[in-house]
Amino acid sequence: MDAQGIKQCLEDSGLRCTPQRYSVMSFLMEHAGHPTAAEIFEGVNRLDPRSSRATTYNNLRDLVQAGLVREVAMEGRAARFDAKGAQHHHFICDKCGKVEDIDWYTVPQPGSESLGKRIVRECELIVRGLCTKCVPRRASQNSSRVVSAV
Amino acid sequence: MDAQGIKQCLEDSGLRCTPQRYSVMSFLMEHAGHPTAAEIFEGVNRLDPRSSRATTYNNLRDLVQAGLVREVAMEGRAARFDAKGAQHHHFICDKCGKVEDIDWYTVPQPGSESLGKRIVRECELIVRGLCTKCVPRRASQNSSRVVSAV
DNA sequence: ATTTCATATTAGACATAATCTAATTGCTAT
DNA sequence: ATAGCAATTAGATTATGTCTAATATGAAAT
Repeated sequence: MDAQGIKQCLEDSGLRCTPQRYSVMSFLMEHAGHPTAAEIFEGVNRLDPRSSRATTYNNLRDLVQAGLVREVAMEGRAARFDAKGAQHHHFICDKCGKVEDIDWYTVPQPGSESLGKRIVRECELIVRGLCTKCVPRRASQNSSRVVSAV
Repeated sequence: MDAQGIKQCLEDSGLRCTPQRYSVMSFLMEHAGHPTAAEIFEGVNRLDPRSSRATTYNNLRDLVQAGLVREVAMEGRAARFDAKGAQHHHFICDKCGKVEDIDWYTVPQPGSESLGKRIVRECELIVRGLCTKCVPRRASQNSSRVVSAV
C-alpha cells in the first residue's frame, strides 16, 4: 500500500495521519513478523521524525482501538502487533515464541443462539506447539502431532 | 476433588505435593473465575502455611508446564490462570476484562495435511466482545452481534 | 535414627513492559 | 493571525514477573 493509501486508511478510521502514527502503521505493514512495541519503536526511529516511546504506545493503542492493528498477548513476553490484512489466526511456538500467521485453517463461527446476550467482536484461534524450526528432527513425522482441540 | 485426589494429581505429573503447591492447585480448583497470580498469592495466604510471591509464581509455572493449569495472557493486564478441567475456550470482555469459560462451542481440529512439520500441542479459541454485564441495554438484541471469525 | 542431597521455599532485589504526567508543539478552522 | 483541540515528548511511575543466594524440607540410603 502506498503512502496515500495509508493516509486514507487512517482517516477513514477517524485517526489523523500524523508522521509518527503513519510511521507505525507503515512499519507494521512492511514487517509482517509480528514485532513487539519495542521493536516498532526502534524501527520507526531509524527514520525521521523521531518518535518517543509514549507516542509509539499511544499510537499502537489508537490503531488497535480503530481495528487497524491486532495485538497478540504473549505469556511472559511483550505483546506483539500486526496490521490486520486478510483475516487470519496465529500459531505461537512454545519454544522460540515466534508467531506465524495461520491462513490454512478457518474457524466456523459460533451460532448466535449460543451467545446469549454477549456481543462478539472477534474470534481468534491460537494454536500452540513447535514451529518447523523448533521441531526435533525425528519428531515431525510421528504420532505426537496430535491436536487437542475441544 | 478431595485432598488425596489433588495430591495424586500432582504426583502423577511428577510434582511433589508441597503445602504451597497444594494450596495453589486447590485454590485454582475452587476458584474457577480465572484469577491473576496476585489474586492467587493473596488467596492462598489467607490460609497457612504462608507462601511467598516467588513460590506462587514458581508453582504456577510448574503447574502450567505440567499441563495441570492453563495460563491466559491478557493484553495489557496480568495473566490469568485456571485449572484445566474439561476442555474449554475463553470469552474475554473488552470492557471489564472478565474471562468466561466457553463450553458452548467446539473447534474442529485442523487436518494434519495443513500443519506441515509443525507439532501442535493445543488449540485455543479466544472470543472477544462484551460480556452480558457490559452489553448496553438496547444493544443485546440488535444486529451488532456479528462474529467476524475467519 | 542419622546422613545426604536434590528439591522447594523465602525475602527482597532486579528487570521488563507499559502507563501516566505535565509541559510543549502542531494542526485546523475560523 | 489566533483560538482551541489533538498529538507529542521525556522521564517518572506503576505493574508484572524473574532472579539470587541463603535456608529449609523431604525422601532414600545407611
